[in-house]
Amino acid sequence: MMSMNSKQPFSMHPILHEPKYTPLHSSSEAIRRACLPTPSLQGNIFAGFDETLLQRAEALAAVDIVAQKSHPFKPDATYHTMTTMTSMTCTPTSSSAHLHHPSVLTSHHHPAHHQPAQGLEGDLLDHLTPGISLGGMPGSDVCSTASHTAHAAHMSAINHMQHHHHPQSMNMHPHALGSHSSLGAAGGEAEPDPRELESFAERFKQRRIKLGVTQADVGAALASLKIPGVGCLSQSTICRFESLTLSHNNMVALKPILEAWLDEAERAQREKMSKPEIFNGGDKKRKRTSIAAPEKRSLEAYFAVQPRPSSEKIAAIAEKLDLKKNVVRVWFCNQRQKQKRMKFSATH
DNA sequence: ATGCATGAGGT
DNA sequence: CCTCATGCATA
Repeated sequence: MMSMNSKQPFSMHPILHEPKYTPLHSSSEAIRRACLPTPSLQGNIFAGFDETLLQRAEALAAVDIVAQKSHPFKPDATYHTMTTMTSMTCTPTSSSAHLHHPSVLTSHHHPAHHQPAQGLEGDLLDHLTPGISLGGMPGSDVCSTASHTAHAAHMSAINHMQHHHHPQSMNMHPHALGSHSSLGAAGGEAEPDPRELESFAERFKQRRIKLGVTQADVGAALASLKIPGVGCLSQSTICRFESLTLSHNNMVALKPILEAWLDEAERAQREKMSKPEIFNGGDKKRKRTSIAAPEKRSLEAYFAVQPRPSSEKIAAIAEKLDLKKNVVRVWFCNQRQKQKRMKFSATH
């Protein structure tokens, strides 16, 4: 008897994909940079012998590599380049509508900011966690890909919140528990409570599964809520929300939206929940560059030494590893983001 | 569940 | 060029 709900293509609506606009603004500046170890040392101290650093990092990586294989070959990772600018004819799914205004949150910044002086933790993810892939594929995923032509409908002005804050001096306390500082948030939004977010995320996931909806379904369904400024979100984002792998600000901003959806979905389920829809999208290929393990190791070694390499250094690293400079630059950006995400290990 | 990428907005 | 929020393509 177990019964499981599994995944039912329950899609609240066929596909409503409107151009997603997300007027929310975000902004958050670079405040955390203040904690960076060597703000501009790279130009100074290392200028003379940054080679040493590079070599050192390289040596580090090299040791590992050598230990395993003598010499990997040259992985040609980046083969993508979707230069396909297919004109926006009418290709369905050719999401030509790239207009999305990301940013939803940004009311304040989140804590997190400490950098491992050299604890080279990089990301060590966890990878591999198979096991439950339950809801895998809905027979008919509603998701995405809207296809509409590019009619430029500018709704504009939905909700533009602007705000600014000063660099430095922000940073909040991770434990606010019910206490939001008295900062008068004029708008009235402020609820930086990590603990609550955590529990909400968990409850959300459970109820979502109960409804038999996949993460992708949720993201697509959001558009139907017609909340000003909120379009659909991807499976990735829903997943990250559930696993708390988003910045604190991002979590706070998304919570109300997802909460609204959950509410609506449970209500709708009661009423009528039949509306399977099959849709199909067609083609679009954006290739994801794949950086091989050896190269990744080197990058991690460099990152441990200098998380924010200069353009020149990035170029040098790119050349040594046979990667495109942009790939290396983006890699560093992503590492920094990962390092900052909601990881309250230090504060908790 | 995650890696690499794009883009808006800010310096 | 960076940071942030997000997304597509994947493992």
